[in-house]
Amino acid sequence: MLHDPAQLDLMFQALADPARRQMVDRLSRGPASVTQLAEPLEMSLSAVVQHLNLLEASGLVRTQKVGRVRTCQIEPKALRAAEHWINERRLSWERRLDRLGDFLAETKDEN
Amino acid sequence: MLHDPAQLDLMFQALADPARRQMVDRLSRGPASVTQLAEPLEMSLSAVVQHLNLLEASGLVRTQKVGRVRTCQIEPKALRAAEHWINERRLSWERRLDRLGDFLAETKDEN
DNA sequence: GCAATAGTTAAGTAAATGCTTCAGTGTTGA
DNA sequence: TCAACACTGAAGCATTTACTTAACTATTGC
Repeated sequence: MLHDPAQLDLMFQALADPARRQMVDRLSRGPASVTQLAEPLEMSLSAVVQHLNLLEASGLVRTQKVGRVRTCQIEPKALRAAEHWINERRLSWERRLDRLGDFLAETKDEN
Repeated sequence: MLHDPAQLDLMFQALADPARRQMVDRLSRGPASVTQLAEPLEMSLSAVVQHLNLLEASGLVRTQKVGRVRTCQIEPKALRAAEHWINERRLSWERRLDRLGDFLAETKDEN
């Protein structure tokens, strides 16, 4: 389910917004309530909740409500999926470059 | 310049669109012209050029024009920057979890 | 030279996004 | 019990985004 293209879509979409990345950054240092998440952001609490809902839908953040406070934490598996997508493409490219280098070295030897 | 927050912003923004990720995916297998990039995509060439310009502005793709064809290739450094941002946040979270685990194990020992 | 090719640019448009405000709901602590 | 607290949801609005079409420029091959 982590390599589901639709889920990957939601993840990259979620990471595209600076405010949401700031929220992820904050959460990478430990869990936080919605109000705590909102504190450094210059927008209404309502806006933060909307961002948070997107982050949760993308799978990047998990939340649970106890009493009246919603506690949020990062879901590292989801982060790893996004990381993995990028990593695979980069490696694919770099391997190609290596093979090209080898080829050029060989043809040079043959002269 | 790769950790410039504005550049990171452009990169994640660029990766947010499925068509652009498809283009990156294609390029990870080797260079391509604009027409080749457009071929599997169900949209006008014009739309592809607009996506490509965004990818180039983000630093993820580099292009050079020879005669009338623009050849595109991936810039692995930029991909690595995006990868790195995610990786740092994930590791930060996982280290925190580890410390928490250690703490719980210790306090258990003390009983 | 000239038609086909490869890409570029501008203008317009429909839908999506990122907010805001405001009016709620449920929870807690004194 | 009741005011403060921590959200939640809906409606509205300005901006941005992802296209389209159409008109254009610059190369190339015959």
